[in-house]
Amino acid sequence: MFIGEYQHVLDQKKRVAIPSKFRAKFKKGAVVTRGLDSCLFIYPKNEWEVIAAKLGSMPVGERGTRSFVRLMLAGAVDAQLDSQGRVLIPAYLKQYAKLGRNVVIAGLFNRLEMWDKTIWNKYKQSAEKGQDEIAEQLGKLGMY
Amino acid sequence: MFIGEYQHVLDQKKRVAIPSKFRAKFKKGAVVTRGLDSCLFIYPKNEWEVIAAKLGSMPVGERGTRSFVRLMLAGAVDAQLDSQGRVLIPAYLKQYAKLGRNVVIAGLFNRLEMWDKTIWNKYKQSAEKGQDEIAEQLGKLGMY
DNA sequence: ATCGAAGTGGTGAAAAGTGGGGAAATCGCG
DNA sequence: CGCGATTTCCCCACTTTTCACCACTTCGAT
Repeated sequence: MFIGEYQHVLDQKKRVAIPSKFRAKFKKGAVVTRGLDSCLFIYPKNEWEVIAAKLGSMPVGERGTRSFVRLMLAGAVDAQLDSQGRVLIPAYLKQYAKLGRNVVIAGLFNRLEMWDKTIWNKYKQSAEKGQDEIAEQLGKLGMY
Repeated sequence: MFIGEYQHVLDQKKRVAIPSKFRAKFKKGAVVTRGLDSCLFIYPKNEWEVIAAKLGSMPVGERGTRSFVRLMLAGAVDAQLDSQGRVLIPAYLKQYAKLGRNVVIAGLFNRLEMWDKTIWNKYKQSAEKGQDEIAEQLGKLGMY
């Protein structure tokens, strides 16, 4: 399971290190694709298979669904980790997520998300504002 | 079950000792997450698994839910107790909870909470007075 | 006073993150 | 097609952080 927040760097050659704790899960390869809210999703290969299957079986009738499926599938790229545990981010994905030099990698259960640091901080900040709503959600989970 | 209040220290290397009474419960590891009102929650690994499973199965389609899940999962960290029974607090969580050198660890049923000592005292004080203006009070101090 | 357990501080080895060189592969354009 | 230019990929090297120990101190109980 992926959790946590990691500060990494996207270097001139567009490489980013995957947090070492998680590298084992990517032995069979990774799939990078467009995510929601200007970030990138990174799935382990086998997880991706499941997601892709679900996406493929979604009803194509609805406009919103259709564009969502296109976003995910068409943007997907296979990637291998290099010997240092890094992946290469294609130019169009870098652009999509507006990634600068400093990026944040977040663990989200079955996937990783890659954010530009500045965008991530803003996102987090606005999310933290809704404390009451958070409390409510926590209650539903039986966390207190 | 966790109860009681303990005074500990967050050292330069960002380590905090877990009260020794509780260490047995954390043999399989601990998970530290963002809590409410600038504190951190610390769950035994197995308690966390339950929560994480729920979080992981929440719909990503909804905007509010998405940000909530991101906050909780990305804010969480796996931690192992070192041989002295201490956990390492990542920089971003330290910052989130505004932890200084002196921290308070409080037992709350199925989890521990970690507070900055000063904030904890303020919180308790105003809670005892029955004033529900805690947020405002802390806000004045820039502690929210 | 002594012993043991708990809390705190510090050191050194190992691992993680980052940068860069150069070969191989790919692309673009005449 | 051919050739140069760019990108991708595989190493190697440097720096910083992390982690596993060891050591000291305090405090309470015997």
